[in-house]
Amino acid sequence: MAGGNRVPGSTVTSKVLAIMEVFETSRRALSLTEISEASGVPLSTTHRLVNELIEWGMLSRGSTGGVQLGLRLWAIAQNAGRQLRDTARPFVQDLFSLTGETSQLAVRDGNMALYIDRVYGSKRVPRASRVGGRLPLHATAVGKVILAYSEDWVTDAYLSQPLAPITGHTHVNPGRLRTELAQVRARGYAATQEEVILGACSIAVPVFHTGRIGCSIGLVVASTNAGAMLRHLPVLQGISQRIEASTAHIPLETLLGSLTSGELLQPPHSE
Amino acid sequence: MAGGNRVPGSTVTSKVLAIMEVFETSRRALSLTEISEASGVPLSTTHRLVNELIEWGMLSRGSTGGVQLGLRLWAIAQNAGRQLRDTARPFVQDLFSLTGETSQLAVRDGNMALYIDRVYGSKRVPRASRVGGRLPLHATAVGKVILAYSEDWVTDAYLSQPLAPITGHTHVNPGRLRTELAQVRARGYAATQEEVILGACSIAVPVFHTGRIGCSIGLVVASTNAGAMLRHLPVLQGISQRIEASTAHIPLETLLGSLTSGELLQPPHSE
DNA sequence: GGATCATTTCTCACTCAGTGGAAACTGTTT
DNA sequence: AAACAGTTTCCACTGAGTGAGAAATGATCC
Repeated sequence: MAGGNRVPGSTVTSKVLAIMEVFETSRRALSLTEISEASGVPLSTTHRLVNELIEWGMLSRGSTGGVQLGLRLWAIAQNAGRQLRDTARPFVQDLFSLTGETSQLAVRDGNMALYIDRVYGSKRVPRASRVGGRLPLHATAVGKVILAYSEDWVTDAYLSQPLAPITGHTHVNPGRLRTELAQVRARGYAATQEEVILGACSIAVPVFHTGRIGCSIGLVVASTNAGAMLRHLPVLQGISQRIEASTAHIPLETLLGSLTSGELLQPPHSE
Repeated sequence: MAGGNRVPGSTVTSKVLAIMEVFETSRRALSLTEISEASGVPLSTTHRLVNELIEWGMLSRGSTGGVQLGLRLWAIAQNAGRQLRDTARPFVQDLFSLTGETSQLAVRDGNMALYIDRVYGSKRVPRASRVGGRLPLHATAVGKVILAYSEDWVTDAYLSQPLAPITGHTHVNPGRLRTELAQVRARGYAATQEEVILGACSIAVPVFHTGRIGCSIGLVVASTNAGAMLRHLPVLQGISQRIEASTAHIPLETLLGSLTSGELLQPPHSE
C-alpha cells in the first residue's frame, strides 16, 4: 500500500532540481500534474516539494492555480555570472546605441551558444534568441565565431556530431562548415543569413580573454538590411576591444563561474 | 557517535534552498566551510549537497576551489517574470535612448523595491541599485511612487514600521513621508535627492495595470544634473503610457508570477 | 441540482536516503 | 616536519521522505 517503494538512487535534491528544470523550457504556468509528468516525480511528492519551494519563493502560484518560477529565484540567480554581464553591459548598450540594431553577447555552454545579454529597441526584428536561451553553435554568427576560435579539439568534437538544420538555410555540411570557420578566422568575423530564423541575419566578432576566445558579440538585423550589415563591422571590433580591455584584469573563472570549461562540450553524462 | 541526531523540522529541501540563498547576498565565490557556516547546514551535509548541486549546474566550482552560482541556474531563472521584462524592456531601452540617463523599472517585493530591469551606458553615475537587487521603498523614487499609489493598508503598514536612513538625506519621518506621498499623487511623479547614495538623484513615475499600481519606471542622474531632471518628465510619462498599453491585455498574475500580492508586505513569517 | 471528470490535497505505515561527528586526506604556511 | 585550514570519506543510526490510495475541491455539462 503505502511506504517506501522508492527507486534507489533518487535523492530528494534530484527531485527538487528536476522540478525546477521543468521550467527551463516551459513558458507558461504549469499545474501540479504537468510538473509531475514532466519531471518524473510522483504526484504526491511533487505536491509536497512544490509547496515547499513556493514557501521559499523559488516558485509561485498564481491566482488561477498555475505554478511558475518565483521572483526570489530570479533575484538570487542574478548573481550568477554577474561580473561578465555587469562589465560588458554598458558596451553592449553602446553597440546598440551606435548601430541601432539588436546587440547581443553570448558564451559557449557545452555545444550551444548561451545568450548572456541582449539589447534591443522597439524595432521589430524576428527574434530567435533570448537572454538565458541557447542556440546551436553552428547556426548562429556568435556561435560560429566561438567555434572558429576555440581549441581544435572543441571544433573537431563539434563537427563530428550530427548537425541539425533549423531553417532551410542552416549550414550543416561538416566539410563546408570547417572551411567557413577558417574564413571566419581569416576575416575576423562571422555572418549568417537566415540560418536560425527567416527574416533575420547576423554578424559577430570574437572577444578574447587571456589569449583565448572568451565570448562573442554580434548584431541581428532584418534580412532586408543585410547588405548594410558589414558597415557595422568597425564598430563591432571597436566595442570588442573595449570589452577585452575591461575584462583583462578579471580572472576568467570569476567572470562566468567557469562555465566554458572544456568538459562541458558534451552535456554532462549521468555518473 | 554518528547517526541521526538531526534537528526535527529541517527538510532536505530547506537545506538545499538555504545553501542557494547564501549566494543571494555574497558577491564572491565561497568555500564549503563558509557556505556551511552561512547556511547553518553542517559541513559534511553541505559537502554532499553542494556537490550534487554542482553536478546539476546549479552551482559551479572554479579552478581555485571556490563555489559560485552556476549559469544553469541563471538560465532557468531567466524564465521567472519574463513576460513583464520582455514586454517592458524595449520601452525602458527607449527611455534610455531618449534621455541618455540610467533608466530602471521596479516592482514592489514585500516592503522593498525590486529592480527588474536597468539600462545604462558607460557614463559614470554612482549606482546603488542593480538588477535583481532590492532597496527600501521609502528611500527611492521608484519606491515612493509605488508606495504613493498602493492601497491605503499597504502604505499604512509600511509607515508604521521603523524607517531606516541610508544616507543623511534619507527621509525617515513618517508624518512628513505621508505628506510627501500625497504630493507624489498630486504631481504624478516622485523625486529624490541623494537619499540612497551620495551623488545620485532620481525621478520616477507610476505604471498602472488594471487601475492599480503595477510597477514604476524612473531615471537616475548625477546630482550635478539634478536641476535638469524634471525636463525628462514628459518622456517618462509617455513611456509609462506605452508600457501600460502594452501590458494591459496581459493578466497581472502572468506578468510577474503574482509576486506583488498583498500578503508579502511583511516578509513571510516562519510557519 | 447533481452527475462527471480533472486536479489538488491529505493520510499513513514503511523504510532507506539522509545524517553528521569523527577521522582521513590534501595542500599550504611556518 | 609540524601545525594549520579546508576538503573529502566513512559509517551506524533513524526519522524524514515516500507514494499509493482516498478524500476533498472545483470546474463543466446536462
